[in-house]
Amino acid sequence: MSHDLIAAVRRFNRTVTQRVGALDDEYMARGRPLAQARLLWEIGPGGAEVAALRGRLGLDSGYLSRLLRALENDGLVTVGPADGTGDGRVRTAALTPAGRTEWAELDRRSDEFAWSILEPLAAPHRQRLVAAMAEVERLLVASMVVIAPCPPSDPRARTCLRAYARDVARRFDDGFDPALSNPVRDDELVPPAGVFLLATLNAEPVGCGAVKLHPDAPAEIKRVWVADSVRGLGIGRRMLDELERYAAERGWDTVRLDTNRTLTEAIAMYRAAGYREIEPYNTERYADHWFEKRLVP
Amino acid sequence: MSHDLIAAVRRFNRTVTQRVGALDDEYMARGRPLAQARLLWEIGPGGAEVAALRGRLGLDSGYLSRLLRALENDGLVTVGPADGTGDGRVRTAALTPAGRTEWAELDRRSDEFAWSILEPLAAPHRQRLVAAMAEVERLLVASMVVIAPCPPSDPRARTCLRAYARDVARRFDDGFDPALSNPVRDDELVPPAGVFLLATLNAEPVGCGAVKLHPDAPAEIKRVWVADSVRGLGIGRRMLDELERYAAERGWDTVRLDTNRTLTEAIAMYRAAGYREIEPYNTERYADHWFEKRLVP
DNA sequence: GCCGATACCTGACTAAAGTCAGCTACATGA
DNA sequence: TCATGTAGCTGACTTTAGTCAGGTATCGGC
Repeated sequence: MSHDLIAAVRRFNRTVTQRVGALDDEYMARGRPLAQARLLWEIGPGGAEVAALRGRLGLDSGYLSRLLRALENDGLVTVGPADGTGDGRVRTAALTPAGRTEWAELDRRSDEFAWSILEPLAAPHRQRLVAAMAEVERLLVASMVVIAPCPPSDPRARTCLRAYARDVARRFDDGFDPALSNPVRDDELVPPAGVFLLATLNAEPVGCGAVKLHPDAPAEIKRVWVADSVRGLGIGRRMLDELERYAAERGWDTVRLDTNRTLTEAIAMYRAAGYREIEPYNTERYADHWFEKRLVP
Repeated sequence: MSHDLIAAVRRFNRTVTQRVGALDDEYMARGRPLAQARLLWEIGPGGAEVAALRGRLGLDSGYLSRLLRALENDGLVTVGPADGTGDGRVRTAALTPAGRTEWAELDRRSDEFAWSILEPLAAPHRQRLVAAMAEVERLLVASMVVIAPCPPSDPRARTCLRAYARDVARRFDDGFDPALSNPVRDDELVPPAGVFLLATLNAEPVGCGAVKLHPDAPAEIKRVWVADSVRGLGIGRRMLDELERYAAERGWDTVRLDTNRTLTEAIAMYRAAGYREIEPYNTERYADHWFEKRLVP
């Protein structure tokens, strides 16, 4: 079936990922252990908290500590108490002047390596390469988005819901006042009453959606939102599919939702996903269209 | 100037190359040291000569030997004398039945990983991703082609010249008999009389071109050929540029060449490169068009 | 002011990766 | 046939990467 697609991805992984990746590492390292070079790079001219570095590089706490000591001994980095947080345990790493010089050198070499890829190509081929790279990057990002249940009280869920409110307030003709809209309580989006799904990219929240499982009534989809940074990549559609699946698996055979006339892409997506417009089933202040879909079990 | 191009390449290197590369390695390794897994994979069901493996993987001779011993101890590989070559020193590695099973498992996991990238995407996005990956791959391949002088007696040069003769014999309306064509002796393509340039991709020959530096006459470009596998990527144009540069640096201010009417892409390339058609300057049996270009020093 | 959690650190360890010198057996050309 | 070179192998070694089990200081809640 899609075996030629798979073959293409594998060829890409081998020739591009392996070869370019290895070369990039070589350029980065310049005599120093690669882990140290990466850490130095990640600290950056602005410095960084140790916990953040651990997260970004995915390193063991002890290992990171040792790497920081090594860079300190080389006079490239100083580790001291964090100034921003009131937490005395948190420490930040910052570059010394020598470290900043080294960082700039890494930056320069990274530019040089990128240029060594572009340089042999004629201008039109360069443009095509960069465009294709951007496309691959965007679509790989899309494929790395993970959708999973999350309590609506979670700070990442809160972030999404705030972003949702901000976005619709900007889009709706008459703004958006949550007090005038039909309320949705947290406990309605927690199993078994419903579920809140969070879309994350490298643990950063980039989208959400929820479904209320009304007893003796169709399930109701709410709060579908996707961050600008990953829009146009099918994340909304995946979210919708997951919400429908959740409802279907628990025995509901119909989902419905309401939406505002200004959300034209969303409306197009609902139609494309098999929703058909129905009569109003609620008195939502901001709703202009109501949709329904029969779920196949 | 092209700093946004460079930035795009760097972003690609970071997000795609690093992340996908690391994941691919993880999938490949499955408990075994990565170097062993890669070696096992590279040997393949058909087996491979030890020297070839060393070249492909870029490993130290001693290190490779040790890796082979480890795989042999695990019962996955047997190393024995080569059968093809008459050289008793050369040895080949081959997979045992257990090794073949393991290889198939690696193959399966590689498919699985590729699919894990495609799976979250909707069909149209999958198509776009694969197309963009293919484009990146092709253009990166183009950028990895190296053009350098090479004696025309080198076996790689011979390979190219044979391929050139084969290609034109297929294209020309009345075939191609080297005996009827104006001869080009090897010593005419060796400095200071001229030069032969070879284009290689990972040490494999993929193109060639030559220039004769006639005393008291324009330099003459001959034998420009590019392998099918890398056609359409600007390699021919780069070859032409290099040949012109070679002549210009040695004091020639004009280059010329002859070509056959069936080689339409080549003719288009010459025109695009600033060549203009001139009267015949020789009696080459297979030439229909003659071109000339003034070189700017 | 105490208790359990948290952020970071240290010491002790292992496995993997890679380097280098020297060895043996075979090849090649004078 | 003899010198020189080459393919692959072995032993001895270093560096890098990474893990794990404690430690110490601090925090936040009671």
